[in-house]
Amino acid sequence: MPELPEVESVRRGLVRARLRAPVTELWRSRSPLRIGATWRDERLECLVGATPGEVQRRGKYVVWHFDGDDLGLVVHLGMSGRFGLATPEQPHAPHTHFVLRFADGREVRLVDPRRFGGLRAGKLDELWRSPPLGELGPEPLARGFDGRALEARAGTSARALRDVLLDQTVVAGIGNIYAVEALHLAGLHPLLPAKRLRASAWDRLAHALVTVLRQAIDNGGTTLRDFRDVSGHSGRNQDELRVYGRAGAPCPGCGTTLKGFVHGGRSGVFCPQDQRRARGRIA
DNA sequence: CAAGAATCCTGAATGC
DNA sequence: TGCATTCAGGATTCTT
Repeated sequence: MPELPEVESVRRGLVRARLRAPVTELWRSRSPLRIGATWRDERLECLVGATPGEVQRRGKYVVWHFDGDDLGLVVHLGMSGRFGLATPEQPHAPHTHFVLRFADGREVRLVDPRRFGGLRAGKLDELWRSPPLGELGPEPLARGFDGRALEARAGTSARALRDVLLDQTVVAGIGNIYAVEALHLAGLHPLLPAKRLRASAWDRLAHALVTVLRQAIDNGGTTLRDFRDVSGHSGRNQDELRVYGRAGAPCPGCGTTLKGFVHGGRSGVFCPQDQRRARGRIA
């Protein structure tokens, strides 16, 4: 499930591909990738004839520039989306939903079995202003991101910390894996109401997020099942996860048995010793 | 307004 | 072995 580090790996793969030839053809499958108002007016056809340029990332979204800063393609990989390079004579892999063919004879293909991904294209400035990009919270790896940035957006919320971290308007790019990992690193209970945290705990949490995200990017992302980069390679960060998916195993910090939980229909893990509820208020 | 639940989807994993 | 059931997960929409 691509979160910020996995999307960053994909972005870097697209940059490495150095695609500079104009789009000659665009192909879409019959089945739409995402239902909902945000993705309905996709206007993908505007990319035909456009020249690809810079590839950026915002949260979990790839933001691909076309014709300089004029047009853009915004891609969310959902749960199972993969970008890959191919040539026209290669048959489409199953669940291929979107293909851009370029004048140099290469193709970029998007495969997404579960179809939770989404595509949108149009004027780049409009894309940045409107949902989903326009409503995203701060970029955790950008300069200036800190505990105060988190507290400003969630400091009065009664919601559980883990849920707050998954809210893309609070901070962009965090999914369940890195939320769970960061909360453990920060020593904070995942179900502690956000408004109970004091400033020093928000600082710890922000710092922990940056740490787990940076490490995951260095490791090429986390592949639990589906994730592959543009070259088809798996990530290596799954071997470095300290608590995610390890309920019942000993805590890597203190040896206490890690405890699993389900909240809001989403599973998680924490250490009952290192992540006591009181720690958000004390330390 | 806020928060939780339902929804979309398919392959992998589990149960019998 | 094979079939049926369960689950996972992000963002959006619906309900309370």
